[in-house]
Amino acid sequence: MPPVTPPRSVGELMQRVENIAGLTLGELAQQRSFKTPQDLLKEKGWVGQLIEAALGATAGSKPVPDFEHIGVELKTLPISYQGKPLETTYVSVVPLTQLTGLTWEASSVKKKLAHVLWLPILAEREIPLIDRVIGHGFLWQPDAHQEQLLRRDWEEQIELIATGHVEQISGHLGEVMQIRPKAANAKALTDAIGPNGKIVQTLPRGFYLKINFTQSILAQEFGA
DNA sequence: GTGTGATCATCG
DNA sequence: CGATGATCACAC
Repeated sequence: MPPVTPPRSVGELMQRVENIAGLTLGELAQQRSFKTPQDLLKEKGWVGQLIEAALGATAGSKPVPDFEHIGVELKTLPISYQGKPLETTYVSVVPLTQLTGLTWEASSVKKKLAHVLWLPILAEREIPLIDRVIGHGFLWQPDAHQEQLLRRDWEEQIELIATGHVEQISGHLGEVMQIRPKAANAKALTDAIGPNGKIVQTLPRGFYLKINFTQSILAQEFGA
């Protein structure tokens, strides 16, 4: 199988999405000559990278949409037998400094979630990686209510960080979107605003969509 | 270290 | 057993 070129249109992308629906990860990996690990213990991003390759996403770790030309972001979504998301969904890095004047409208979260291609993968842990089944991907854009929820969580938590309370942030905050560590390990540190406006060192963090939120997106698409 | 792709693993 | 905190690989 030759390398997949970037899709020229949303229609072309969605045609490819339909073409891989129902395939197992093993089948797709074989088509694409992807080396398949036994499990994801040491290659947690493997599924996402395989799907990217199959759909013609712009490779690499650049901070741009996966399908840059058509402005679409790809998110694989591991789901249970019941169709419920099994994991939270990583969105983007949380800015911890230079927050003055930063608005929701200009935020990385709003940009990242503006146009998402969700691709559910039946990924119960008891299912061997190669036997996990690719579902029917679909396009999503947050409606007014969803955006309001996201915006509220973003503003509340960014406000805490901007006022020097980054250490008060935990995964318990946020109704639909939380902040959790996003680092190589606990020794990785980065700058953040401290209690007196001084720069302090803290763990890098990321925004994650909570399971209930992505579950509601699935329900909206496929029916409760 | 930062940002891409995420899931692992432990704790309540 | 679900959710939070921790972690893995790779490019640069």
